[in-house]
Amino acid sequence: MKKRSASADNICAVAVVHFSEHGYDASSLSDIAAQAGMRKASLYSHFAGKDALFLDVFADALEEEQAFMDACFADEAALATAGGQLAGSLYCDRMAQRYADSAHLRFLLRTAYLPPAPLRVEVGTGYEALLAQLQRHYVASLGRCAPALPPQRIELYAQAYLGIVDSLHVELIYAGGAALQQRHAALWQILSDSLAMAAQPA
Amino acid sequence: MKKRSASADNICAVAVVHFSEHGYDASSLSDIAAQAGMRKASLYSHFAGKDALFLDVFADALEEEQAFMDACFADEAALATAGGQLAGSLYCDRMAQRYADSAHLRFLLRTAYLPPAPLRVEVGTGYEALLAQLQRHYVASLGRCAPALPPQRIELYAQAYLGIVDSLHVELIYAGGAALQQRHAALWQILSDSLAMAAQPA
Amino acid sequence: MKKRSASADNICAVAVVHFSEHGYDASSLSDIAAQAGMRKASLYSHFAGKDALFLDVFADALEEEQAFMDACFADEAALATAGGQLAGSLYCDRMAQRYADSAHLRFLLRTAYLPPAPLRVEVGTGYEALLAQLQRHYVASLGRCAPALPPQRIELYAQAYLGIVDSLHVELIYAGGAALQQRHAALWQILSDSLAMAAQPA
Amino acid sequence: MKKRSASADNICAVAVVHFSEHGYDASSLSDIAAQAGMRKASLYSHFAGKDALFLDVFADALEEEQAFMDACFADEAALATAGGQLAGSLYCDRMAQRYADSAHLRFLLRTAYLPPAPLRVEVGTGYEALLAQLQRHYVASLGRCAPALPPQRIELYAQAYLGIVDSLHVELIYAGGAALQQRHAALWQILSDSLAMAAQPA
DNA sequence: TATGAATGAGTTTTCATTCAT
DNA sequence: TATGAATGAAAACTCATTCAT
Repeated sequence: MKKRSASADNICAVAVVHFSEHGYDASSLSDIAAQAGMRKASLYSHFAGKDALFLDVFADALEEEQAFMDACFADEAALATAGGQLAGSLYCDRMAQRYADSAHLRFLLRTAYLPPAPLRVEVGTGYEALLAQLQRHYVASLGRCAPALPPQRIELYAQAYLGIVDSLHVELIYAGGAALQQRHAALWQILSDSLAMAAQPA
Repeated sequence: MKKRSASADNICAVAVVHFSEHGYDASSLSDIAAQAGMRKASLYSHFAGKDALFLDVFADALEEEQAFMDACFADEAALATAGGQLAGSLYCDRMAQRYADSAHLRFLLRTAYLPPAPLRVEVGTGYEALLAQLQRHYVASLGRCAPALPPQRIELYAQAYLGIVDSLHVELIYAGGAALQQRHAALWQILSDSLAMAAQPA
Repeated sequence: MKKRSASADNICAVAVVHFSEHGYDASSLSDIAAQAGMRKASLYSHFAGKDALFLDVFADALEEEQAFMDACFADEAALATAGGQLAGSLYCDRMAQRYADSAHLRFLLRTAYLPPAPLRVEVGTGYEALLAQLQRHYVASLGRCAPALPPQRIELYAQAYLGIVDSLHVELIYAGGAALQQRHAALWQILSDSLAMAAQPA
Repeated sequence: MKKRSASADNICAVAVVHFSEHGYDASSLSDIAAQAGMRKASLYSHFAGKDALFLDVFADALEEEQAFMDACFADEAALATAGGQLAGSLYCDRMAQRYADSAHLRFLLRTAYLPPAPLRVEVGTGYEALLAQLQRHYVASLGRCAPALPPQRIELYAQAYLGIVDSLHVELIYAGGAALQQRHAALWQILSDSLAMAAQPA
């Protein structure tokens, strides 16, 4: 998966921070190179150009955040012996910390919502795959937590869950998570209310 | 409110489209000027610089979208004689069409989530005011639709509503509204489920 | 014909020398700007880019050298009262001096023979028009000097004349005219021998 | 003569095509290396630098085209038993095909007329030697075909012949040989007319 | 012999801004 | 109010060359 040189990895590590903070257009290769401890021209020994670097960073971000997502749902499945847990909750619970820790996540959200025009297609394709994976995870988890739900309702809750995730993302992007707790609690409340209601169709 | 000349208004009308499509960094004053039928230097007869133009456009967008929001909630209040309506639904219902019609809304969402670094403060302040107004509208409407709710719950639903609005915004920004209907339905469903549950504390 | 500003004219005057000495690829806009008394970026107030500047200079060269050519043949026609003159001789006689005097001619020959790859078509089209005009001039002059020649022979001498002109051009380009006199004399001798022979078919 | 390694020969073979098509300035060592199946840096294991490579290719071209020239005149001498042939005709007859076949000839003509500025002297010296050899060949052949010509006239025809050769070269360079036949026929006609006239001084 | 990495100098081009007119 | 001209700064990128491996 990672056949890059140490220098290239270092460049990517620097670049993901730059891109996540300034975006594609406002990031300069000079700055990235300087921060990576080399001259601007040296970048071209490792990447064909700005786009190629950006797409490499994007691929890294997809891989890393997919791994994080997978780990969250794996942990959730493992911890669910007690069973009281709500489907998808662990991923949401860890999101704020993850956002603070991972430049890849910060980069990914910024890039997915407002991709640089020339790379719109590649970015869209990649991010959609991540969302599809999230949806699969949630459906699987929901099937475990609430086995009695009809397929139609499962689909509905999956849509709602993805919507809630996006909503939390926005809070992170916009306010850096200042009011994340409240929004998280509120959305989670209405989701669990609805699930509780669906569980007892009496 | 509008003390600008006709030329300045025209420039703003062109600029809002440019900024909404390319963002601050990738928009060039040359292009804006050309599309406004003048030379780049002439812009400086109307605006102090790129930032000033951007902030003027931003103020326009706030004003326009606040007016739209006010109208939605006014209409909702007027139509609510029957009473079946859920609080804040009209605003959400009209959102997709508004996004298609109003470059100001497209500009506003892009700018609010990922503002140009030097203008982060101004943008944040302005957009938060808009959100606060939205929250007030919703609380008022909810108070009318469900007068029995305790204040704590009202606050919770307000948070959830704002979160839902952001989630729909993301769909519009990200996918242009392709899957907006499903997300809208799903989130609205869990919200109304929760409200229904809260209404009958039996 | 010349709607350019004084600065633009000056830039072209500088550029034609640069291009004629170093060719398209080895000419730098920095150098041209410096020699024109301005900064590099200022060139773009006058020309859309390197190609546009080059094509403007090329158009100038075509115009100037066509005018020179026209003048030569006009003078020849005027001086031909005595009649001893050979068709097209004045243009060839003046060529060496012209090459020394006119950067446009030096530019033109270099460009016509080895145009920059991206502009091959434009250059080819323009230069062919100049050659066609030269051919017309020569045919007209030959018709005056040797009215009895059959059309087939006129065509043949026109081809030979153009070939001789190119041969002299090569001498100018290659050696700067060092051995021009000898070549000129030799080619002119065989041309006049052939014409003399054709004149007396006895 | 050829003390180069197989790799170096391969590089030269690639380079001569590049240089003949794009010229010195617009040829990049990267491209040449890639087309030779190696990396740019590897070229420096074979050549001291771009100039050295260019001069090596130039030496190749001189050698090859001199051999071709020698062969043409040797064949002409061998075939001339009948005697009707005009001096130097075989070389001219074969020129178009040679130009199509030999990248070395295409390279040589381009380089001889417009050499890269830093190598002007070396190129000039080498090419002049080739021309001198051509002149010797022609003089020898002319002495065989027309033994009665006075030395003065021989010199004149030699100049004319070199001039005609250059003129055909220009046609090849400029138009790729499109109208070569006509020019060839025309110049050859006036040359043979003049020779015929000189042969019968009656 | 071959190469990955690095680099200084250079390229064309774009941009926001200023200023005299 | 509008603009042509100019410009400093910066952009992405290319190139020939060097060097350790």
